[in-house]
Amino acid sequence: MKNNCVEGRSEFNKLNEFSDYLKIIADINRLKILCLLKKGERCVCNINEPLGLRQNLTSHHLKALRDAGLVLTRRDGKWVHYRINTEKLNYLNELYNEIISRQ
Amino acid sequence: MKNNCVEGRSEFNKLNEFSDYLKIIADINRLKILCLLKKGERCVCNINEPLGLRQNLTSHHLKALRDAGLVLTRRDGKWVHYRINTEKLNYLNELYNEIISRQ
DNA sequence: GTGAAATATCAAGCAATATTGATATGATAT
DNA sequence: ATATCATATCAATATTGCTTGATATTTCAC
Repeated sequence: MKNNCVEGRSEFNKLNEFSDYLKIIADINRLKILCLLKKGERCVCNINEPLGLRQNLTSHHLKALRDAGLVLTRRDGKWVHYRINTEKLNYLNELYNEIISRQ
Repeated sequence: MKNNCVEGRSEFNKLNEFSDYLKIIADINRLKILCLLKKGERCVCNINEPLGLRQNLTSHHLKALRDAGLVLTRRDGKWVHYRINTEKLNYLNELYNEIISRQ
């Protein structure tokens, strides 16, 4: 396996996985949501209200974050609480270092 | 100035700057270009050829990277050599840590 | 100068994605 | 069971940005 970005199946997959991750967090609203969640678990209405986003738009972005595995959910009666998926984020941070930061 | 992601002019600007950066590097072709350039300076034809990209498309993405300040150029006769702007990238890596990685 | 090579620019087409408005689902309280 | 609150889904529109083809610019060799 070549250790560069052009050849090698494994590197190719990593780059695409990383690209998908970046596309998810590049959106300014999703970035704001992630920042809120970094402070702790929150229900949807405690996300859209401070950010000034419509409920359905917030729900839509949360779905994108959830589909990407970046957040986890927990239902509590009428409320659904969202939180950062720390393990996944740690893995993707490592990918960031590997692809962008190092050297 | 509040130290969170919702309020505070400075935090707002940082998030937008960070979002713009992520949008630039999220594109798979620009990501591949950055990976090539991490190995050292390259002229345009030594970028599009290994990546299998058309010349004008490569040029277009290089312009995006240059406009974002992520790469620097040096003309050498008919050739234009591109290289990573290390200072800028270091700054943005720090921003990544600040906004995403830490805690 | 003329021609050729390397790179850049531009406009048009197209695809992906964000946003909106309306509506549906799921849970609780009465 | 009905009403209400919290959240999710869907279809339509709007927007953004990638890609392409054609053409322009810059530099060098002759």
